[in-house]
Parts: sequence; structure tokens; C-alpha cells
Amino acid sequence: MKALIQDLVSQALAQLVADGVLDAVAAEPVIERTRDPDHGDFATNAALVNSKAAGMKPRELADKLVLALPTSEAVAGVEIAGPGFINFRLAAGASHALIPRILAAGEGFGRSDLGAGKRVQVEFVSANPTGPLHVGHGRGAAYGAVVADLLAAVGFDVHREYYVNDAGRQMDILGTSVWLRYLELAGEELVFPSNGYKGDYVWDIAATLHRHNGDAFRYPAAEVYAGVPADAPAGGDKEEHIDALIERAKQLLGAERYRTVFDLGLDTILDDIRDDLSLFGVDYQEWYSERSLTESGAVQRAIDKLKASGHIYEKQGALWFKSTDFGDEKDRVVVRDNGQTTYFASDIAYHMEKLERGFDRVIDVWGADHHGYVPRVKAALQAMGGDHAKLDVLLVQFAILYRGGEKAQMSTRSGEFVTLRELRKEVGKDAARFFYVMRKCEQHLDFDLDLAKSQSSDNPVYYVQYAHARVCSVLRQAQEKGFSTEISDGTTNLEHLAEDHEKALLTALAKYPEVVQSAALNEEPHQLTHYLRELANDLHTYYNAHQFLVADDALRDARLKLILATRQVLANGLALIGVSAPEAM
RNA sequence: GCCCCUGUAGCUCAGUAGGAUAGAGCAGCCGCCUCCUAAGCGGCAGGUCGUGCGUUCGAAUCGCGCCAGGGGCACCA
Repeated sequence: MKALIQDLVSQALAQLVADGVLDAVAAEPVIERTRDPDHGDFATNAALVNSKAAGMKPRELADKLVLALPTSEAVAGVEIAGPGFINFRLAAGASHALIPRILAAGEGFGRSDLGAGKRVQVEFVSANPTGPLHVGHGRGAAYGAVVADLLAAVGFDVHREYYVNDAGRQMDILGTSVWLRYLELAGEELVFPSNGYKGDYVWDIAATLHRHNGDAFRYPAAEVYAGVPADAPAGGDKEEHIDALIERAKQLLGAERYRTVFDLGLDTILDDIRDDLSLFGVDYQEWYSERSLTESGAVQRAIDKLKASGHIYEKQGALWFKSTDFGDEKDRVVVRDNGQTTYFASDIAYHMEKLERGFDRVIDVWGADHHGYVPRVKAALQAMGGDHAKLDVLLVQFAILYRGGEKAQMSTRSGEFVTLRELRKEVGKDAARFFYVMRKCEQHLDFDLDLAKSQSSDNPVYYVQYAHARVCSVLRQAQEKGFSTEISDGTTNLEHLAEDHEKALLTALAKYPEVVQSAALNEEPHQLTHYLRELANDLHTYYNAHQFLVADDALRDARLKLILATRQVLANGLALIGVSAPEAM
């Protein structure tokens, strides 16, 4: 409908240009839905933005524009208001036609092919597999998933990917932590490193290792700690301590057994993360291994490419990428003086490879704490001659949990929950998904646990779900009262929808495709949650003001059609944000 | 010190590619069930849009400065 108005205005402007009133269209007009129903249904600022170029007052130009406007059956009235806005009032029949369209399209209503099948990759979560997903990862998961689903809904070919950091020091620390716990289970007495992973899950993995291998990986603690410098509590350095222990693990176990321990930790945790996300309604097309980048030679190829373009230099035994050539604040190491490539080197290779895979657009969803990382990744793409404009990094700010009006502690020590799994257990998947995307991503999120759990109208999730359930309930009632739940075809009987509440609901339904589009193109899922709340409100208000199951067959039929269409849109919107649409509550 | 995000009603937030009287939800007060789930609805009250200049016919929205809060500035990942 918006497109129709847009078209009419464009035609009118073109007509004025043809008539010589305007030299050219100076600025594209904005067509928007009015906030105040007194202003009609749509408004455009076409006269305001072009008045200067036309050399006349906005209202004067508006007069000419209105005269040049082609007539349309859908438009019942046009008027000039305020400083020169042109307001459009739609014909009642035009909005009625929406209902059969919604009912016919079903789950497809609101979807479009705007993206024209362009390939978009969305990489999100990508947390290190060194432990279960934290509550902080939940927001990235929910946000990334909805952005991906929204883009898919408007016709992009979306590829969801999780980058698995299965190499590097953090993973070595995990492997070593598992092994040390295993030694303790086998009966060795040792002081666990302060920098090791201390979660219970490490004990679980160690127990599995022990069950499968008995004492085959066991060495006396004294031998393991031989030559290892003191830990921080003993006056040493915790980094040197853990690094030395990693070295001892590799020496004593040898490559093969070390890999067994390492992979057991990795696989166990990755399985847990996969399962966790899946239960959270988040699924991926691909889990991309960082290790594979080294094994395939992609990392070396990326470094060579940077070298060939002249942006690599050597200093103090290390290889540096001159990212300052592309606006970064300092140069970055890609190969350390010990010959090992850095995490950044892998990331350069990964992003190079993303573009090579032919995506039209690449979206990374990162925690806001990584923002300083953006310039160097873009710099690398630029240096390699890739199109860095194809990469979009969306930064998600922190979520803070509140319980009983107090900040909930999120540390393991306090005994409060820390994992996404536990959050899901406490508030449920639906509330968690909804709350995580309720705010735009650059907004710090206050996550009120009590509110998320409350079964009242204060809770937006229940409020929206209840609207859906309410329509289902009316249908059940209809059956009990002996009314037919078969509804008529097309726009039959819809002329009976003349109440203000009905018009408001129709307007809200018509907005849905526009909201989906806007939410998708701006990567703003919160637009959808806000819309759903408004739509639910319109339905509840209507419900309170009018009886649906009336004796008059035609009127009842019309009202049932309207609420069925509303139910469909509520279900479609909820599905997009990964929340269920219950039939009863 | 430099960089990113935020500052709108008592609280949590919409609104920011400039536009008509700045909107919701909570909390507060007042109402609405012999009637399809009151897990609901209506009404009242509540704001110098952090602050100071500037650009403009027009600024919560754009520019500059300042103030406050959060986060980030590794040969870690």
C-alpha cells in the first residue's frame, strides 16, 4: 500500500517536471504512515523537500502536486495540512482486501523477495569452546539468529555460521586443565593452576578421559611439575606457570595422546554448545573450524597475499601487518617471534576466505568489547584487495541480569547461574529469546529475570502470546456454541467491519510487511517486538470493546476473518523472533 | 590519553537518512467481568529530550565543545 502511494507521488512529481514547474526532483520524498489518524493514513513531505528548488512556498507546491496526482481507487481523500504535508486517506475497501491476502498467504505473509536471492553470511556467537555458553553469549545468539531469519524472510539467501576457535592457547589451557583434573581423579595430588579452567564441566570431561583410558595418561605429579615455575599465589607468574604446564603436557603425553585429551575437551564442549543453541532455536548451516585454516594453508596464503601487496614487515623477529596504512591505530603482529601465527592471522585468512566463497555480504555479530578489532580486520581485507565494504560488523552491547531489582551476580563463585542453559531453564526459551532482542543492539540491555518469568500483562512475551491464544480460544468457543468456524471466501461480508477498533486493527496488519522489511534492512529485531506488542494491544482492545461471536451471521463471519488474520500475523512475527505461538495459556 | 556505545516521564525504553501537539510499558491514582480466558481493557497524572553554542523556514534527530555512565585499547583468543 505504501508502494502505491509512493508511486502516485512519483508520478505527480514527474508530471510537474514535465510541465516545467520543477526543473528536476530535488529530493526524494518520504512516504510515511501518519501517527495521528486525523492526518489520514499516509503522509508525504514531497512538497516540503522540493519547495526550495521550485522557488515557491511548500503549500503552494503542495497544491500543484495534488492537482497532478493520478486518481486511484484505493485513495478516498487527499488533503494538504500543516506546513505543506500531503495526507492520503485510504478507501475502506482497500484495507479490507488485505484480509483474504493474509489468510491466503498464511505463513508467507510478510515475506518478500527484496533480497533477490543475494547471498548473505551471518556469523554469530562463535564463542571459544572452552566452556558452556555464558548468559552473555545469549544475546549475540538471539540477535544473530533473528537478523539472519529476518534477512531470509525478505528474500536473501542466508548462510548462518559459527567460527570455532579450535586452535590456540586458550584451547591448550583447556586441554591441560582436563589432563590435570584427570591426574587428580587418578589419585595424584597437585595444586590446580590459578589460570586453569576450574568449572565442574572440566571434572566431567576428565572423568570421561579416565573411564576410557584408565591410568594410561597418568604421570606422578612431581614429574609433571618438574621445572615448572611457580604459580601466582606462590609468588610467580600465572601465565608462565600455565604455559610451562602446557609444555609439560605436550612433552609427557606426546603428540598423539595430547591430541586425544585436547579433542575430548573440544568435542565434549562443542557438542554441549551445539545442543544448547539448538534448544534455544538457533541452528547453523556451518561450524567453521579455525584449525582447518592452518591445515588448508589458508593462513599462509593470506600472509603471502599481504606480503605480495607490500604491507608486511619484520621487526624484532616477528612479522607485522602494517594496518596503520588503512587507518588502524597501530600495526599488528601476524607471526610471533617464536614462529607461531597469531589469532589475528587466522582471522585475516577466515575473512579472506569468506569473501572468496562469494558472499555478496558478510555480517559478523560481535560483542561490543571487540569493537577495537574492527579496523584491523577491515584493513586486512583492504590490503588484500578485497571489497571491505561487503563486511558489516554488528556490535552487541552487554546484557545485565536483574533479579529482585538487584544486579544478578554472574560469576561462578557466587553460585548464581552463569550459563545460557540455566537461563533457559529459569525463564524459558520464549522469554529469553524475546527479551534478548527487545532492545536495539547498541543499547545496554537490562534483563529483568522476575519480569521474564511473570505471567502477567507486564510481561511483553505473555502479552503477545496471550493475544494469539485468545483468538484460538474464541474459535474453540465458537465451536462449543454451535457456530460454524468455516469462514467465507474473499472479501465477502468485510464491509461490516466499520468500527474504529476494526480499522485500527486493519491498519496495524497492513504495517506488518513494512515492519519486517525495515527490521531486516536495518538489522533491528526490536522493531518487530515493539510492533507485536502494539498489534497485541489492538487485538485485546478490540476484544474488550466488541463481541465476536454475535448472532448475525455476516457480522460474525467478518469479525472472525479479521481476528484469524490477526492471529496469522502474530504467529508469523513470533516465529521470526523464535518465540512459540501457543493455542492456549 | 585515544576509540566505540549510551544519556528522552519516578523506572525500563521507542522515536534520531530534520518535519505537524515528543510516544509506549511498568510504578501511582480512578474506573470496567450475570457477557468469547480480568494472563484483559479504558481514563487521569507525569517531560527545560544530559548541557552550552551553532546550522535551518523547522532540531530529541545534524555539527562542535563540555558533563555523566558503560566498554575497549596484547607477539591472549
